[in-house]
Amino acid sequence: MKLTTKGRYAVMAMADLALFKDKGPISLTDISIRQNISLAYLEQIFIKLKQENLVKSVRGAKGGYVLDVPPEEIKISNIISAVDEEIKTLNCKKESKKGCNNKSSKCITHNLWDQLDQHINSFFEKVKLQDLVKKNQTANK
Amino acid sequence: MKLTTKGRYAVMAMADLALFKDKGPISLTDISIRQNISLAYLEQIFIKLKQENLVKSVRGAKGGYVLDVPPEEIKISNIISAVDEEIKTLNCKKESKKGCNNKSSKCITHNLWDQLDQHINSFFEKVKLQDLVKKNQTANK
DNA sequence: TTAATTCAGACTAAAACAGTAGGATTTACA
DNA sequence: TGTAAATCCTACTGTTTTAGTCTGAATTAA
Repeated sequence: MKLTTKGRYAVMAMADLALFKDKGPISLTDISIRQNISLAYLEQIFIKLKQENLVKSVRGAKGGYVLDVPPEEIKISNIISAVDEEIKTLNCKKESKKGCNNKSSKCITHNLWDQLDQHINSFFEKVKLQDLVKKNQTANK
Repeated sequence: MKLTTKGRYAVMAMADLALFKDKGPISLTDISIRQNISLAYLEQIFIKLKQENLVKSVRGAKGGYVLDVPPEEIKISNIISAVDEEIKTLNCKKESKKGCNNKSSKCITHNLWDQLDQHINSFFEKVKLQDLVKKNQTANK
């Protein structure tokens, strides 16, 4: 799982959408101001979120974005993998091409890294978008 | 926790040292060949491992490196943090400087990232160098 | 018609990553 | 005492990734 600000921005933006989901389409300008993320960068991010069918767009004035899936059904891992393409921490490609097998001691860390990756993934699999916003919901509704 | 090949190389090299710890100082040339890591790069890595007192060096011909701590007492997290300086996934610095508090919805992902970081850290805290090598020990002793 | 908005793609500065390169120093051993 | 094997030390460097910017087109509510 690659963890960059892009992924974090995506989660922030999605949380923002979830928080204001009853107010119709939310413009990226609004999110940009509230979350302090550059508008142009958000645009890039939302193209990908849309491709993964996490959000729907409404074009033109008064347009914006709306969640296409209820927040309790969106896993954080869905959001991050939507914008950050790669889902692997560090792969053992070089070694595996050369025949990374457990017969030699060459790749004794292989399993470790694999396990970590599963750990991180399962962490983000468990957390739903809804989990993030429910704490803030009372304050903003 | 930053996860780069440097950290992985460090773990691999330390595992190699642990595996051959009864054979006196192990030269980086040997490790370089066995683990297929550039010698010059290993040198850099070992400078740091030495600074953290994870290994001892023996200079001169027939010299090399030896573990300075028994492998059952070395956490993987010790190794990685020794070579990869930074121990945080992604920090919320910008926001925290501007006053990232939970009063606003600005930083709702802050906690999430913090939790993840703890998750990763605790993962590498639990695993000891000894855990990695014991599987290979019979084969190489 | 105009302003607000998404859509699209190219471009870019800066940092991180993954090393190289070159030499100095130390020491076992012949 | 000379030499080869090793660590030590510090710069340098090519490539990729990151985190955007920039420009403009298309769409649509008012």
